[in-house]
Parts: sequence; structure tokens; C-alpha cells
Amino acid sequence: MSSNSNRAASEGATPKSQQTRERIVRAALDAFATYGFDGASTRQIAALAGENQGLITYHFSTKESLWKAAVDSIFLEFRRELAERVAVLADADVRTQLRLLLIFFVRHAARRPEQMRLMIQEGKADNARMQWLVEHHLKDAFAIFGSILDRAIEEGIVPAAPVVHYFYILVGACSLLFTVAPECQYLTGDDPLDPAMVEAHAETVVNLILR
Amino acid sequence: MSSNSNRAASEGATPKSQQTRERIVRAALDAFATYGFDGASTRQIAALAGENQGLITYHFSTKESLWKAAVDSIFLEFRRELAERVAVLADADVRTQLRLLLIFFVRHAARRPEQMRLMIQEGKADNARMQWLVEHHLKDAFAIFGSILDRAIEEGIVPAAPVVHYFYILVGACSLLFTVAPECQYLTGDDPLDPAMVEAHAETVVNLILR
DNA sequence: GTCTATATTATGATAGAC
DNA sequence: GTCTATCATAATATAGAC
Repeated sequence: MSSNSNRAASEGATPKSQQTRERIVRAALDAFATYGFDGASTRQIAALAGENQGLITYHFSTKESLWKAAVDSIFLEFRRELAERVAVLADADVRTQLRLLLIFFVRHAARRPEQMRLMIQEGKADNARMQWLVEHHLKDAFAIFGSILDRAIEEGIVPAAPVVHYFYILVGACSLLFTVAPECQYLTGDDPLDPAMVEAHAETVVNLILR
Repeated sequence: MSSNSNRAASEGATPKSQQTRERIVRAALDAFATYGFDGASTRQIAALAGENQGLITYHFSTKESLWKAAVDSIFLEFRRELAERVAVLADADVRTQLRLLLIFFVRHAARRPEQMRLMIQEGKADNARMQWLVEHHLKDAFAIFGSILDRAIEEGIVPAAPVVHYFYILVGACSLLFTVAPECQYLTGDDPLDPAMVEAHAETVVNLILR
């Protein structure tokens, strides 16, 4: 593996090449989330980014490296925001922590549906990309969630059960509406990404879970 | 569109050709659910089915027709089972209906994870396949769910909110664990498809939702 | 009904001009 | 850094032998 997969992200990169790199990453994120690693093509990604196909090779060497860069870009952003939110809420009671984190997560799932689409896309089969995603990003998020949920169970805010069930129940409950937003829009006529509907979803989740 | 997409399903089909057809449909279901329409290849499907690639053209004409046959096979099965379950529960109180339907749905999501994988796969973009899926299968399931949930809200079993929120909250809560079962197994070491874990998931959902 | 061969297009990756 | 041209392979669909 050559070292140029981080070339434009290194110190010497020009602002212009960084912009190119970021445009490609954004387009790749969208394509991989929607069509999967095999379903998305580098030509399609280049066209979506408005860049030349050869630039993908220059900046990322391989399709797999581009995939990792795209996944990193969205999961690192999420984990940064999550850590910040958890730090701010450190002194609140557990019930408030859980409520505000559910609202945070609903809003995040609506703002960046690509993240859950990628997680589901790769979580369906046991392969190298899935393992990379778990090792590099999911284990950390799962641990943070678990530390809060353990205390919620201790205090009787939710019934006792292994954390893994709550993790997938709450992630699914908060995010599926936005993961399949186009389907929901066609099915019901309502646009899940409308801010009023995002807030209504967060309220419904909170009212249902925290009674 | 030629008429041979239903050839082997018609009266005159030999048992052998029906078996071939069914093997292809099963393989296609798995491939489309895991890799998406574009990511799955007819070669891969034929190999998975242990059949010749030319037989896909013979039985289904096009990749799209094969996709529709695969989606029909799993959604018709689901809707048949759901209708049967709803009919059996017609005289029960709404709380019991909702509880047993949640358990039914968790078990179904574990037994046939391909269904939710397909729904999510196609729900992410507004295209002809998504619209076909909504028109042919989702509208019906959504209506059945809505009729039960409306009464649950009337009786105060769950807080009042538009049905669309509950639909995606509950579908996501019940099924995500099984949709990404390989990821969960790698992340936690637990196999979601283990019957004990399926039942634990159903219990956790019911205890959380119906308090 | 089943299988092989192939036409045509699309794919990921590479080479090299600028 | 960017772009064009191209190689080698894999894709869907077709034609036709059996």
C-alpha cells in the first residue's frame, strides 16, 4: 500500500487539492451509502463530485482506500460530536442524559443519513470492511452508549436487559425513518427531513422510551 | 416485456423447472438483500443457486424481473403470515394484539432478515424499484399496522403521535439487530440469530414499549 | 429446459502527457 | 495536480446447440 492515500491531507497539500479531495469524499460517502461498496462505481463518484476519474486514483490509490476515507470522515465527525455532548451532560441526571442523547441522535440521523446507511450496508456480511468499521469506529460508540445505558438500567429508567439489545433497538428506532426517507416520503407524502418532522420523531421516541 | 417471467410458475411447469426457479429466487433474495440491485450480479446469483447463468434469462428474462420475483416471494409470505396473525388476534384486547405482533415481527425479522435488508436497500433512493415496492407491498403492511396502532393510541397504550413515526420506530427497533447480525456478532460476540437471543430481543422490545 | 458462446457495455486500475 | 487514453476484467443480455 502506497503512502499517497493521505497525500492531500498532509501538511504540504495545496488548498485546491484539499478541496478536490473533500469533494470526492463527499460524493463517495453518498454513493457508498446508497449503492454499497460494490454497487457504487468510481466513475459515478467522480461525476457526482464534478471531478476527473483519474483524481480518485491520485488521491486515494484504490476504491477501498476511498471507502475508508469516506467512512472516517462521517464517523469521526459523529464521534467528536457525541463525545462533546457526553462531556457537556456529565453532571446531569441519567434520565436527562438519555433523553438529550436520544434527541441528539435523532437529529444526527436526519442530518447525516449516510452514516446509518453505511453501517447497515456493511453490517450485513462478515468481510474485511465490516471488521474495519467495527474496530475503528463502532466499538468506541458502543462503549459510550453502554456506559450511559448501564446507569439507566441501574436507576430503573429502562427495564434491565443486555446492552446489545438496547443499542440496536434505540439506534433502529431513532434512525430508520431517515435511512429510508425517500421511501417514507413516497409512502406517506411526508418528508422525514423536514425540521418539524425531525423534532416530532425525536419527541415520539422520547415519549415512548422514557415514560 | 415477454410473458416468460412467469413461465415456470404457470400450470404447465415441470416440478424440476419449478425447483430451478425457486433455487434461483432464493439465491437472488440473498444477493439483492446483501449487495443491493446494482451490487449483486446475475453470475453471482447463478453460482449461489448452483444453476447455469443462462437459466436466469430463461426463467426471468431480465435482472429486474428476477428482483421483483425475489421481493414478491418474501413480502407475500410475510403479508400472508401477518394477515393470519391479525385474524387470529381479532378478538384480543389491543394491548395483547400489539404485544403479540411485536413478538411476531421480531421473530420474523430474525428468521428472514433479507426482507428488511431489501426494504432498506431500496428505500434509500427514489427510483422505479422503490415505488414498485411501496405500491405492491409496503402500502398494505403500513395500513394494517396503522389500524392496530390507531386503537393503541386511542386506548392510551402508547402516547399519541402520527402513525408514520411509530411505524419506523417499531420496525427499526424490532429488526435492526438482525439486519446487521454479522456486525453485531463481531462487535459483541453474541449471535443475534441464536433462538435465545431472538426471544431476549422480543422481550426487551415488549418490556420497553408496553409499560 | 438446460447449457455454451459471445456481443456489448461498464468496471477498477494504470500509463503517461501536460 | 489534473486530465485523457487504455488495458484487463466483469457485467447484462442474446443466439443458438442440444
